[in-house]
Amino acid sequence: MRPMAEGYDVQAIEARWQQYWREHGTYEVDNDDPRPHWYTLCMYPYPSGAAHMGHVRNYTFGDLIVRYRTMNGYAVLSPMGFDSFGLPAENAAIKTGVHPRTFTDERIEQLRSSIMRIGAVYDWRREVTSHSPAYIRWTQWIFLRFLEQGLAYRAKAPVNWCPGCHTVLANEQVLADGTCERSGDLVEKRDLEQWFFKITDYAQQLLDDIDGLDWPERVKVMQRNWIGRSEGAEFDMAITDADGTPRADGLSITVFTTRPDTSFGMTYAVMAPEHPLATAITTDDRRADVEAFIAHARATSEIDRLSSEGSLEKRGIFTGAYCRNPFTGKPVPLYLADYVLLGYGTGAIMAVPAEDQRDWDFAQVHGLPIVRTIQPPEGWEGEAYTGDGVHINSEWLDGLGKEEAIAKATEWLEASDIGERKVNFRLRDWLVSRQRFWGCPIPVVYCPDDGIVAVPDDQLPVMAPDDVEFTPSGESPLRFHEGFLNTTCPTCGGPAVRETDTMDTFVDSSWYFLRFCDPWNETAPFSADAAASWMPVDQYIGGVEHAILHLMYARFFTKALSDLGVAPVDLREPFARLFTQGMIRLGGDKMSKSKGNLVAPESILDNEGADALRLAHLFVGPPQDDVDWEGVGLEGCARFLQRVWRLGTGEAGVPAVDREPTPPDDAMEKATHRLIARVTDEYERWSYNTAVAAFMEFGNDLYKYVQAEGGPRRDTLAFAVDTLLLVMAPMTPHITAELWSRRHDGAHVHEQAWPQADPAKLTVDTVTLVVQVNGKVRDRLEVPAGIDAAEAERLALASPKVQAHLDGGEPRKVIAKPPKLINIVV
RNA sequence: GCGCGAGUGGCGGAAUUUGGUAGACGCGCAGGAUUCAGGUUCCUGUGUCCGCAAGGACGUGGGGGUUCAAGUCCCCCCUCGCGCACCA
Repeated sequence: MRPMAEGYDVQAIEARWQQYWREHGTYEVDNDDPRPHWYTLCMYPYPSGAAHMGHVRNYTFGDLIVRYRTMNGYAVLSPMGFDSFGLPAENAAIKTGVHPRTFTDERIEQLRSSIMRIGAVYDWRREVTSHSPAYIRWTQWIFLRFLEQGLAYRAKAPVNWCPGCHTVLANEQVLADGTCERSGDLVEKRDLEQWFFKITDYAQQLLDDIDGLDWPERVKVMQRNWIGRSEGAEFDMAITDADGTPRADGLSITVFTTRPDTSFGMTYAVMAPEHPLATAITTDDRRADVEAFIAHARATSEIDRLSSEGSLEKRGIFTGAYCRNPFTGKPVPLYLADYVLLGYGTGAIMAVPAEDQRDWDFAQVHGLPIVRTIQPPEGWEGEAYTGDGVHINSEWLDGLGKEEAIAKATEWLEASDIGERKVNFRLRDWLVSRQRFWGCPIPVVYCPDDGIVAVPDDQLPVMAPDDVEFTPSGESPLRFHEGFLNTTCPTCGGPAVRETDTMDTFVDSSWYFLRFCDPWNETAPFSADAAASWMPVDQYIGGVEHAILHLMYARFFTKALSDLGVAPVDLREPFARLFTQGMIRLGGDKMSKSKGNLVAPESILDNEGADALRLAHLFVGPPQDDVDWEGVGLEGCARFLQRVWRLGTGEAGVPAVDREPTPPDDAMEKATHRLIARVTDEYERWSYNTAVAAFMEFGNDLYKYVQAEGGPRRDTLAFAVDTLLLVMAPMTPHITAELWSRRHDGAHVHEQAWPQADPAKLTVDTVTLVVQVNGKVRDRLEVPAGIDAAEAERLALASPKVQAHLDGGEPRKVIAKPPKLINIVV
């Protein structure tokens, strides 16, 4: 497309200003900058090559804030980096033999240059990449501090093993249907020694501190649900035989319940099939069946477990054992069933079919008794009743309501030394081991004599070797690299073997925002002072897909590093304000590589240019909503910029003249002040789509003004055009920089102060009085803004249109809200 | 099933903060001017229905209600999207 406005050479202008911002370090900022500090951050991207529309949208918002805050007098920290470890680079290496570093570095360059092409500005001096030796060094250093504090530990655990990726997955990386989120393979359970971070130590704090965050409510809800706090009680039950005689082996099980008040209604108990005591408690006559059941459960994937609703009897089995209900003193049968999960609570439950629907269903199928302990309301036709009500069949709890009974039952358990009050969290410890090459190596060695030994700080970073071969087996080449594997024990000097696991890439992204504050530091990951001068991030921007994992882990790291004295003591949260942008769709479908419906920003950048692309993203809809690229008004945005160009260069309309202000000049001036007030408000509210509408509206008014007979007044026009350029500068930086520079002897628009509206100029002289009869609009009158109710009523009643509707009658009532509205009730 | 969000012209959306002109702005479409022509640019029109017009009726997913006045508040229902989903 050729430039349609004289001299508006989009490509040349955009390239020129991007170069200018880089060469002048316009958006580089030092930690001791005297202006008030503001930290804006877009989630650092995984380098997947040239930017896609999601990136463009994200960085358009971020860049706009950087420029807007800067014009408002802040020192704005706006860094950029790359989340450069991860599986795709390794998979590519297996396929093509290219080293993951080469592959990754190439893609970083592609992404960096396309980010620059959209005109987004950063303090590139501070760039952080996860795979750089300096970053690896400090990630490992943090790991070792966690290890010292017991926040990192090694444990054997049933882990999610993806046969396709040959690696262990975090629970979060397994989809609800039991498949791997990346390869789609069915995930298996395997017991392996793994590294964990003890995020559960912070469960309560992570939950409590959500309240103080200025985050989208739905993200806060998702985090609360993920932590999943529930209050209840835990108690022991002795294993017995059918008549309640304790067994010779003295075994007992512990159950967790949120409803200890319903204990008198316990008619059986259930353990998870994988429960460690499952075989021990099973009686000999049931052993063969039970072991077959356990084997089947272990071999069955989550997906099958979840989809086996129809065959409930196959999902549980009687063990032959009983356990004594401490409340009644009577034995109840003990089952194994896959609806009880080993990973939650104690992996065993008391079953109360009358007050729990799952227990009800199971009891029905297995012919187990049901005893109500809460009187359901009158006319109750449902099955299990989980609401409040009066306790029955519960001896000393009879007559009490739910809450009272829970309290009394819990007190009794504690007083009798049978159980205790217990808070359970759904949140699990974070499994950070990955059996991959392209990640941050875990800096420990295994010594036959000294066990697990930390690599000393002065030997960091532990770097993976370059001379490795990637095999299609998918296994980490580190496991076969003798030079890497064999080392000496830092404690005894004897031979030792290195850990070959690397860390989950979420570890890297859990502290990069802190490194940005002090990226040159060679004695610490960052100084507490540097972090204190910027943190917490004032505005964090990213996709809602990170609502749980990344944001939870980053919060955990911040708290842990604060407790370790690495981060400032009072820094308890990393991101004060979070904005999550919507997804980009195309014709209703999610726009994604896998759907093959990507619209590449490239061709738009080559034609309409970055300013038009940015403007289109901002105009298409509210930032937090999903947007459909089909509805994007790219044409209209490009057209509007052409109009702005003509206004800015004086091509539009008739030549300006010098004169005393006329009423149209005054109106234009007032409209300019209103523009400032409106757009400022809309920037603060993230209402960018309406801000763009305001520009366009103003542009239309301005066009009419310059084309009017007699021409525009020079000063009025200059003020109007300059103001438009200023308020557009954060959104469309290139065209506004170019025009400002031409109009003001090379001055830079982004170094101007944000314009202020004069309150005196925001008033209007006349307003439209809407005249309604019985609530329906019948006339509109131009009236003085200061009109009173009596005068408004007089004018309204004088209106011929109103008279026609009154039909000679008298109004019964007149509601006057001068100067905007009057309603005549007949 | 539970939780959150949303339903407004042919389309994206505005007005939802304070109940007070529904449809800003843009796309698309139609007509006109400029042009050899296409493109560009400029102007005008554009919710639906009746009407030559003036004007009128209807209209914010559906139904009810409050009010002088409801897209906005209250009750019931429907649809779509997202998240969680055997958590005891």
